[in-house]
Amino acid sequence: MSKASAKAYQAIRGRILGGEFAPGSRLKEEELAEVCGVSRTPIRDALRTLAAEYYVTIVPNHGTFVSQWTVGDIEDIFNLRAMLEGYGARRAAERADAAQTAALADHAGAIQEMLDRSGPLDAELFLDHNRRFHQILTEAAGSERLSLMISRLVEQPVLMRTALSYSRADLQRSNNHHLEIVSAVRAGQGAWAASVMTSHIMAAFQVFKAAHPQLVADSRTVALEGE
Amino acid sequence: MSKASAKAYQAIRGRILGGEFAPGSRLKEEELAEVCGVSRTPIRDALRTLAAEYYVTIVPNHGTFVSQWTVGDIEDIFNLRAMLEGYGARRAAERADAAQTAALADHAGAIQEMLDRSGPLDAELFLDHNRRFHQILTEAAGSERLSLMISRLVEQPVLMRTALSYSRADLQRSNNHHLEIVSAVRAGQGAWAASVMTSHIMAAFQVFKAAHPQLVADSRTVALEGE
DNA sequence: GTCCATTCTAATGTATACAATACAAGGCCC
DNA sequence: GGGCCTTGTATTGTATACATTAGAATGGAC
Repeated sequence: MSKASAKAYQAIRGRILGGEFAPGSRLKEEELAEVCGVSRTPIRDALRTLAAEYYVTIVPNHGTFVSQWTVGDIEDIFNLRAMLEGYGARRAAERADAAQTAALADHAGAIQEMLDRSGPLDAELFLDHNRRFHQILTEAAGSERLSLMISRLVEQPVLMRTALSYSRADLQRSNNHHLEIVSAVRAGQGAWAASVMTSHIMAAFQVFKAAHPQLVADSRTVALEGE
Repeated sequence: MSKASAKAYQAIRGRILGGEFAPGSRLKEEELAEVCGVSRTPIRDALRTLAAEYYVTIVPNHGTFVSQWTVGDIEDIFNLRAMLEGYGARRAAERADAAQTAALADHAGAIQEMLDRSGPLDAELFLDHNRRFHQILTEAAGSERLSLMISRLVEQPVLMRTALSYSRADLQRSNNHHLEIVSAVRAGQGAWAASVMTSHIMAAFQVFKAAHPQLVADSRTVALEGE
């Protein structure tokens, strides 16, 4: 995306994530243009992109609204992720090249080193390694469509910073999954990789539920997770 | 989508489906504007939508290109559909209301009547019932995200008119699946519904492969299916 | 007083003019 | 002669002005 469009995209997305733009609220193009310091054209561009990523819903001739999220939606997202990333892991195990396999091992290894050291760990660094591990795996799957579908799901606000609520034991289990996926990829065992990845996402959902007990208790619309 | 945008979308999509715009070819906004009889603004709108549906790929500051399809992509699409529609069928079985269940039965029943009658059957009518059956099932799944993801996949050119190459026996098996899904939904058995749906898509892939033997034989880029 | 039609307004949709970018071709320097 | 820089052109990106639409408010008629 180009300068102004990217700027608008970042600004709007950030405000949705930060809760400044509440779920269900209407986004007026002219106001957004003023806030972002660009004209309506790149604003409309950004809104189309955000709609593709399920952040907003565009009703033709009527307006753009911040998507509303129910508890069911959150479970839905985790289920979809489990399926798609599981499928991606299977494909990756079947076709990853040596460089990709090595990169996966590097990131999992780096996370393990962080866990082995005592003291507090750098959350941002952890998130970065984690993100890149999943990204490389998705790339190795060799499906442009799958990559797009997954990225559109993973970018969802409710999932973004889930890892921050992990306990040390949760993190270790999470990285055990990463390490096991590396083994499965090395062995070229697609079914194994898929199975571990599904466990990986399911476990993440469990941690998420534990960290947000009120979200799974009822079915009302919930606000998006902030920064 | 609004008038001019919709017009542009239909025109461009039609030309991609018809093979007039070949895979990999570059689409210039100004040319499209002239062809569609609208200005560049709705053209850009339509291209963003088509990109969300994987028809085209937009490279920022460089251009828009018709997506290229390899044989692997086609298998990929069927696999993704099998997963997503299977998941949708499971959810639908768990939460479809009486009206939705009845509508499903109606469409499956209508197709069965067509099959029971001798003589040639109305392909368009068949496709319509089939499309609506899947649409209602997806709606009954109650996941906006899932609906969007599936529709973005199903609209893909290579899949659109697959049913036209079905033999009468293939069609009967296909509708047996529909009828069995209705039973599973009536029984509220999600796993059953998911399983049948997966079979349904896999069988469709088999028919597709039989109808296009050269496509599965090698891995070169193939042209999109025309009308 | 209520319902409908009409007008008004505010927002989105569209067109056009202008800016910035990227690629290509040509010339210049080494 | 080859490589690199510069300039030119074609195309996308952005801004603004105008058209169109949908909703709300107001007025009138019954």
